[in-house]
Amino acid sequence: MTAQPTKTDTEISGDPRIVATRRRVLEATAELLVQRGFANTSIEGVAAASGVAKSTIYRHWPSREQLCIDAYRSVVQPQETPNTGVTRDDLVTLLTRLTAGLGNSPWARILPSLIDAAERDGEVAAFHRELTRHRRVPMRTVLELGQQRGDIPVDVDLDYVIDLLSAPLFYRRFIYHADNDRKLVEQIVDDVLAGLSRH
Amino acid sequence: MTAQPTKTDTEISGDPRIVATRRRVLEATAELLVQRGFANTSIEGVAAASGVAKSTIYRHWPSREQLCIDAYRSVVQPQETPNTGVTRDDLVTLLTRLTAGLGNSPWARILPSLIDAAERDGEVAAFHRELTRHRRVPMRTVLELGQQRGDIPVDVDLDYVIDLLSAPLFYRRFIYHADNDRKLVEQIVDDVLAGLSRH
DNA sequence: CAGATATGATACGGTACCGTTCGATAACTC
DNA sequence: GAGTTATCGAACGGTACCGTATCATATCTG
Repeated sequence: MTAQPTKTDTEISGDPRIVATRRRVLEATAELLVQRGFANTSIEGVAAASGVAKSTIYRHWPSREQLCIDAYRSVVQPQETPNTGVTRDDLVTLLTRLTAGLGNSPWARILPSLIDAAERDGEVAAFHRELTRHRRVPMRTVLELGQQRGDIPVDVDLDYVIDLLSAPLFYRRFIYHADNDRKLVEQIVDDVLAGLSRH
Repeated sequence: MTAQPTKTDTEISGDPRIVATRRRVLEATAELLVQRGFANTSIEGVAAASGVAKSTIYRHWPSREQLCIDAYRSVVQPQETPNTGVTRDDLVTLLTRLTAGLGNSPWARILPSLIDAAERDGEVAAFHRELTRHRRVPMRTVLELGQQRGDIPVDVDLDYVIDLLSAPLFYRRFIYHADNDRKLVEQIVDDVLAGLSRH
C-alpha cells in the first residue's frame, strides 16, 4: 500500500477512450466535490453526473477516496515564484494570488472537505500534507532570498514566517468568513516584516 | 424559521426522563461527530450509540442538522477573560488556552466537520458564525484594555489583531498539522505586538 | 480489415438510512 | 393510586449506494 498516485496527469496511455473517460470523470468529480463535499460524493453520483458508466469508473479507480484525491489534484495549479528583488513586493504578490485562489476556486471550495476527511483518513491526510508542503515552496523561496538580502533577520525560522503571513487569509476565509482584500494583504506583510525586524 | 436554539441547556423541563434522554443523546452525538464527522453521523447511528430509540430522538430534534448543532454547542465551554494588567501576558494566557483547546478537545476535533458543513448549509453557517464571534470576545476585551493602556496604537483595528494572533494556531492545527507549543505562542504575541507598534 | 480493448447498460444481493406510525411499558406528576 | 406523559421497539415503504458480474456495442491499434 505504498502511496500510489494512480498515474500522473501526463498520462502515457495513448488510447483516446481512456484519456477522455478520465478527464470526464475527474471534472465531474471535482464539480460534485464543490457542490456536495467529500462525504456526500459517491461513485454512482459521479457516474450520473459524468455520463460515464459506474463499471467503467471502477475500472479506473479502486475507491471513492482515490478518485476524490485524484480529482482534487487535478484542480490544483502550480504557482510560479515572483522575483522582483523587493521582498515586500514579492510577498504581496504571493499573498494576493493566494487571496484570489481562496476566493472562488474549486481548490478553495473543496479544501474544507479535504481537511475534514484528513482528520479521519490517513491516506487523505498524507495527500493533504504533500499538497500543503508543495504550496508553500514559492513563499519559502521568496523568504530565503529576502533573508540573503538582509530584509529578514537570519535567526528567524522561515516556516514560521510563512505561517504568520498565510494563516490570517485562511482563517478569515474559512473560519471568520470575512473578505480578504489587497489592502489587508499589504498590511499583513508590512506588520509581520516590521515585527520580525525586532530580532 | 427564525433561529431557534432548540432550547438552551438550562432546560426548564422538570421531567427527569427528558433531561436524561437529552443528555444521553447529545453525548453520543458529540462522540460520533468526533469519530465519523458531520456527514457520516446519522440519527440511527446516534440511536444505536446512545441506547435511545430513534422515535424518541425524532421527538426531540427535527433534523440531523439541528441535533448536530446542539451537540456541538454542548461541547463548547465559555472562556473567562484574564486581566493581569499586562497586555502581553494576558494574550499569552488566552492563546495558550486556545492551543490547549485546539489540541484534543471534542470542540477542535469536530470543528473541521462543522466548517465543511457550513460551506453548504446556511443554518450551520449561521451557527458557526455566532460561535466564532462569541469565542473572540475575551481577546477583544484584552486588546481594548491594552489599547487604553497604550500598549497598542489607537488606530489599529482590534479584530485584525485577533486574526493575526489566532490564525497561526488554527492554521498549524488544521492545515499545516504542526504542533503549537508555548514558546510559539509567546513568539507570535511578541512579534505581532512589535509589528503593530510601528503605527 | 481483424483482433484487441474500453465502454455502456443493466441487474444483482446487500447495507445503511430516512421519517413515520403504533401499541405496549415504564416513569413521572399531582 | 390514578392519570398523564415519555420511551421503547418493531415495522413500514422508500431512497441511495455499494462492489461485482455479464454481455453486447463501440472504438481504437496494428
